[in-house]
Amino acid sequence: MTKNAQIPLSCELCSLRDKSIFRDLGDVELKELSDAKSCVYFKKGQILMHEGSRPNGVFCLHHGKAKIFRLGTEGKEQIIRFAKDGDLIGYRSLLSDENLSASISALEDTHACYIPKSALLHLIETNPKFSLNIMKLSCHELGQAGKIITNLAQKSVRERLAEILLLIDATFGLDEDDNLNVSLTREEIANMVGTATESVIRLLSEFKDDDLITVKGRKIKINNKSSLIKIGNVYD
Amino acid sequence: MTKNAQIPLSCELCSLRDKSIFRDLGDVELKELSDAKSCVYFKKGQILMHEGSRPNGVFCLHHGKAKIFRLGTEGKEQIIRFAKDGDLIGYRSLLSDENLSASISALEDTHACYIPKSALLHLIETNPKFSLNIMKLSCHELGQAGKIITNLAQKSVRERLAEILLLIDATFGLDEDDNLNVSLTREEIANMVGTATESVIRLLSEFKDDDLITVKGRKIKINNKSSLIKIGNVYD
DNA sequence: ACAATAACATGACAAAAATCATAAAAATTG
DNA sequence: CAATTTTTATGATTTTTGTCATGTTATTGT
Repeated sequence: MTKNAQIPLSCELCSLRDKSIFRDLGDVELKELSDAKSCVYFKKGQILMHEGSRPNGVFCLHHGKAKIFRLGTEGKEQIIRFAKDGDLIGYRSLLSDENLSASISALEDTHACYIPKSALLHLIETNPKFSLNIMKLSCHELGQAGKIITNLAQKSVRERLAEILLLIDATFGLDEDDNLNVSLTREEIANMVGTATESVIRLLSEFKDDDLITVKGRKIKINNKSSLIKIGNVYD
Repeated sequence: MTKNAQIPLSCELCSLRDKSIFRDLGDVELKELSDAKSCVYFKKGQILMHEGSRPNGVFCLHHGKAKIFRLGTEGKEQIIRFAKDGDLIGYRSLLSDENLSASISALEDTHACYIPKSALLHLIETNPKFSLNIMKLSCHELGQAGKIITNLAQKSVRERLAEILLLIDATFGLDEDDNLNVSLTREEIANMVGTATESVIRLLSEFKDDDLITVKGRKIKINNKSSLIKIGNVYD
């Protein structure tokens, strides 16, 4: 990772702050955070953190996208979740005092802020509201994880793929041509759905034949969201 | 739920305290907690909390066992995790300020303490160490959830069943005859593994034929833990 | 731009797991 | 304790999904 590449932005001026975990910090705290953090840059494909390691801080994504994934028994990636601008990543193992349970890699060139453990813990210890926000975040993710577990256990690959397309839409939104605003290989989609790459390829073709989506390479456009909702049995 | 049935124990005298989330409370805090909580009793099969609802407190299990589960699309239970003596349950939705993402039911007659939301939040706001313990708990569970997700996505039913038997062992331990110390139907095991009841029945018979386990009704004894570890590809 | 590499696509087949059917055994309850 | 319901067991079959093979098309790096 490259230190201090671009974004010389201070946390005080960060446009993402209101939507981030740091939304409730006071001026002094923001200044301290700004002084403690460093700006880092990752090229597409680079690893931000490595499963099993013990990082000494967390990242807050400033501009970019990342995947959080675990390696299964046969060395196959299982993508647990995605991260987008403003998201805090790596906090889980830091707070549970465990090795990292997953790796993080950049889905595209990504600017992030690295926040040392000490700065994060200081905030937690001194700012109850921040502390509560962290709890809210981890507890929310825990609820999401329960939903994913249930889907993996009970839904078909077809249902899960439909749901994942909707999740990608909800997470990253659309680009200027209304395509899903992230470039994922079929293999990465499969690693999120929890299936074989070939199955994703086949099912995407089916969805395309049924005009549910338009596919041009890695650009995917959702034409019929309500049908995908039905196919995926998505109720929320 | 029946109020004040048995266990008139105060938190100060609770033998489970040292292993519970309340391990770091001071004397005054313990007294306040003790005054705020109520003792409740559930018969086997009773629901402690209902998915979708908004409880106004949490439970700490005093003596008993519970399953935490979600209902999937076809109304099938997916067991997310088990709870045993000393475990705190229901805190997730309370802290994330969401509806309950799962139901909780008693696997056997269970004594629990009901702790009002206000008492829990008061502790969080005033005791940073307690607050950190809660974070540690939710973050640890989040890591576990990631592992479960990866297993469901990548392991075979056979592998998952082997792993679940070991998980039950690790969670509930053994009874006086060295059987797994919990009574689960084959269907419940299937709802944990994420498969059909018949598949669990067949695989348990196979494990029995291979002398990995001994089965007498719902009593299951693990004869060969290391083989189960191998079959389940369990590396931790 | 071009070669090398990685990703995509599709068919054929195999394996895993679900479903359906039926019977026997247990557990529960009036 | 007899009756009813639930659970367990097993076989037969279907469905779903994964794997392997092969060719094509995109990407990437020099």
